[in-house]
Amino acid sequence: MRDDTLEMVKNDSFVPAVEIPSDKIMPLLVMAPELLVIWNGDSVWLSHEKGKTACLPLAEASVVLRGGLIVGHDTKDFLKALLAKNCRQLPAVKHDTAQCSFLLNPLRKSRALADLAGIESLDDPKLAIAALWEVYERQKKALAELPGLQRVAQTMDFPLVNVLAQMEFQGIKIDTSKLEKMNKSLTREIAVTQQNIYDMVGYEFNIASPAQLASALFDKLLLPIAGIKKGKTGYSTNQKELDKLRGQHPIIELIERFRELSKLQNTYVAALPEQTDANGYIHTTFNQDATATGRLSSTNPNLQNIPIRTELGRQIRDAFVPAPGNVFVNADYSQFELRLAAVMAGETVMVEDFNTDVDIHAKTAAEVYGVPIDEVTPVQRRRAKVVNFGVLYGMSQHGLAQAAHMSFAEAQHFIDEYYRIRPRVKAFMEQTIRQAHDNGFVQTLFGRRRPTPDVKSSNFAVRSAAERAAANMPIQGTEADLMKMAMLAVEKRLAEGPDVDASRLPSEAGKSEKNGFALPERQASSDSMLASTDNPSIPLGRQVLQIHDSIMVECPRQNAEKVSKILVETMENIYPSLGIKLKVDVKVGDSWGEV
DNA sequence: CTGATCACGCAC
DNA sequence: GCCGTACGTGATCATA
Repeated sequence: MRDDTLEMVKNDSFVPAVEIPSDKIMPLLVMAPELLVIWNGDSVWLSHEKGKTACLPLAEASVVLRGGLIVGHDTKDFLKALLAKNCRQLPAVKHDTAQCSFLLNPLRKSRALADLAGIESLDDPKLAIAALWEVYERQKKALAELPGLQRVAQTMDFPLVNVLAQMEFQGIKIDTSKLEKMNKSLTREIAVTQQNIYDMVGYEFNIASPAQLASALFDKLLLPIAGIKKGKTGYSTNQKELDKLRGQHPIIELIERFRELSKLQNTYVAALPEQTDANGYIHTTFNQDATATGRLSSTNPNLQNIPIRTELGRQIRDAFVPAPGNVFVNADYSQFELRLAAVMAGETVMVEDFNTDVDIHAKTAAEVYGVPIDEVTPVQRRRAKVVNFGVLYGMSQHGLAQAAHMSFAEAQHFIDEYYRIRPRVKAFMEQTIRQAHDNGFVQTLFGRRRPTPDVKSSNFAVRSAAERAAANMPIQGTEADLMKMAMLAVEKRLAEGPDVDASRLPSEAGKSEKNGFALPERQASSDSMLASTDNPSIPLGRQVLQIHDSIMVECPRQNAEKVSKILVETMENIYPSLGIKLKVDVKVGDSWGEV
């Protein structure tokens, strides 16, 4: 695959920028419409003009950049460094070369600045500034050729860096003593379960090893291997296969319990307390250049896959708590992706159903089974729900059959009926796949792109998987676009602070000073001058999490109602010309588990 | 020992 | 062959 044609340029002779004493050009730096930034973890190199650069300590750069515009590579790290230096008014990101590289070519392997510039090493900051100028100007030209992508970059991904930096810096507090209690009780129950398993098998082994477990089940206990899937290493012992063995032997339930408990303990309960800072806060990293669809991802730790489905899992969410005096406000879009599928496909009846708050899964079941909507049975509705999700993922009769526990024939019938009732959805999927073939990429409503080289594969499985991924991307990606727009709009509304609404709501007048949001460590800041002179009004609350269709804000308890209203209003009206109503549910609580 | 890969399971 | 997008864990095996 042509990997680097869009961005890669050979550079045999690169001229380093000339260093100019910062005091000599301070006025130029302060007045510059944009400043290129290289931050090496220690000092900051700024450039207002190609060929020139000045070196400043981080604290001084923080003052120069206050409220300005920056161009850099991986600017989020730099913004977080500024926040750590108590910078109250971050510069805005005008252009980020790492993020832009991702938007232009998400398949590219390395996005290091040196690679983008085609240079061996950028140890010298003066050389790095020169490289940054080079890459910046090249990317500007590339974006100018792609207006849709340019808009995505400039109105979504670049400004979002600022929001993400603040979210990561802010962090979320966890109640470590709660998790430690859970940890102890998990350790005890795991030990008991493990011993029971050993007793049944007759010897001790590593239950976590799929190979050893398969040997215990199929060699020692001689459980039937008929219908059990084989992997590369042997018989599979995953949940789906264990399901088939249920009732054959009491050990199956014990293994499932062992799996559930050890998963929760290893991945969350024991791991999270090890990742807190000195104040008990967890600071995840939100990656904006990791997914093929434009979604964010979360790492170190991943806060986007904290359990919720089982009671034990939900208890882990209860350990995420707001600072004293604060609450969490969580807002999530209802049926976000299905609504987008309906409107993007132009399936007008479905759109109308969503606009009038019809139970879409029940409606789907009613149509497919040909019964009145109020006579739909719970089983019918459940199956229709699986199909509604399956559509988004490009389901086959095979996939549907196993997901909804029905026969191939039933699944095929269901799919046929579904597409007979929703022909525009089918046409939309097919049209998207055709675009993937004809154009080599698919895109969101706003022009974010995903290259689709594998739809040309001669391997049926590879090609089919690529077509399903292509069909899904415009929907999942448009969801990601709208979420980013919502986060930016929410950030703006929260920043208006208590004073704006105080004028609208007389009852709030006089309390404004205390309504502001600040965590203990921020209040403890010794830099009182910055607090008063920088003086962006204190926000009503701070975004702390984004999980694909939801935004969670932490705010002082007295702001909860106002923040709830802001979230619902902003998210529901994020893109009025979309052509379908967006519904947002909001909840206030004293822990993540409560919301 | 470190890194890559697999199997598995968690989220939306 | 068989429904999309992620990330983290432990086991396992290759590599240095």
